[in-house]
Amino acid sequence: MSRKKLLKQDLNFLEYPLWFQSERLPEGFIWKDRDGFTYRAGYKPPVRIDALYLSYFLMESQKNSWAQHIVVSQWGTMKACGVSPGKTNALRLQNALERWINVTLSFHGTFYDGREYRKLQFNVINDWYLQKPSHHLEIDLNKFFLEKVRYSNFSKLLDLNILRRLKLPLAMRLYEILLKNFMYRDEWSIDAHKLAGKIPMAKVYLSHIIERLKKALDQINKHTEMTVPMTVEPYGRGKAILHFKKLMKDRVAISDKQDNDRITIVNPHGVPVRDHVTSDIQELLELVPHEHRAKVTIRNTIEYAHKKYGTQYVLRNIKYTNSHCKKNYRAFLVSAIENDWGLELQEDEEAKRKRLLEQAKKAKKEEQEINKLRQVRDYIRGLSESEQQELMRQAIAELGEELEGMNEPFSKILIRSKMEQIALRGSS
DNA sequence: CCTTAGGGAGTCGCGTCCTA
DNA sequence: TAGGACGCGACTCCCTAAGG
Repeated sequence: MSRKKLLKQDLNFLEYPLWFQSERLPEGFIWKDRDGFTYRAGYKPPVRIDALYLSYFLMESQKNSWAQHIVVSQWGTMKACGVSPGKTNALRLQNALERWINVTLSFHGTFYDGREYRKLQFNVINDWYLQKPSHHLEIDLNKFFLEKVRYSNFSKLLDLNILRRLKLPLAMRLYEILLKNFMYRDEWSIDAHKLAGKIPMAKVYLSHIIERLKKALDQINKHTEMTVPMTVEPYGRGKAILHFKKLMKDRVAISDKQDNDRITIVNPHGVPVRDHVTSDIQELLELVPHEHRAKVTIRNTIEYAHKKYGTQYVLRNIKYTNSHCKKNYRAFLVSAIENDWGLELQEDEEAKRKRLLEQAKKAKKEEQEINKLRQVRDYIRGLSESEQQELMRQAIAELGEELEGMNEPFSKILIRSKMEQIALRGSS
């Protein structure tokens, strides 16, 4: 049994697909789903293998504290995704990057962390290149794409080793959909044609849909942690409701609690840590002041809120309570959670972080400019007498009328600065 | 309108052998 | 160990035609 290769993925990206079944969809393919979500593939649409590669890249990023820039070997990537290394497949891997760089996602409305956007558009990866001597791939993942996953309260830890075993594209796609729909329940029903649209699979008749789904379920039952029997309930010619049930491998129905054990855990920085809900709650409890931590009522409040709202939500409200509550910690915490007072605090913190980041950027830019100026002055100083004379003539010529009627000290400064401008122009 | 069956195009899976 | 070249058979997905 190989070790788990876990990655956090946003469940919205499982329900609404990032990749498609068919290689033969047209280039420039557009997919619209929820209100405000548009998917555009500018090149060939990504398929199963591309989705696996992207999962691997996401995993690598998450392993490196959600790094935007990752370096991977082609050989390692192919191995991790169950592809046998070789030239053809290496080219296919590069083709996968070409596909992802051409995928654009558009949203409007709420994105992550409850922030509202009128319009938000981004790619999955920004750029990539193949290093010459090492044959390593360097990939720059998109910041928004990463953050969407990183700060998601509605997410799951996926195991790349399970995904790669689902060789049937439909099996992998169906597994994604089932994961999402089995998040808080172990029975799920849907109209067959509706499911076909969700996948999406080419518009087909009921018999086609059932036939393919059965094959896909066979693989899911064989290779994943769950067993999913499907019953077909016809309600008219060519129409049926499909009922799915989630069983563990020993065929015992899973209770909600066990199911929730598989909810993604994120630490305060949004990094997945352990795939066990109790450890998550433990981490939240550790944020509670010492004197309240042992109280059963506090623990119950946090457990309930965690189940209902997710880790990030509870986390920010504990932080808020810690900094604002003066007496009756539990009552304050309950109100904070009910009204999500912590959201404001989080937004403030984010604004502060952003401000600091901008200040740092500005300072860096100023420093760079000063450095450049210093270099230019050194350069001018290093010129021969005649070259300096020539530069000065050029500066005076360019200044022209500006110098007329100006006293000497000022004109000297003006000429010197013009000379520096000219030298700078020449160097860049 | 729907099911069943068969075929084409393209992709995948995997083995074998080679190189540095 | 990391990677490359090549080839063949199996498989998937989609399309279409025949038949109910």
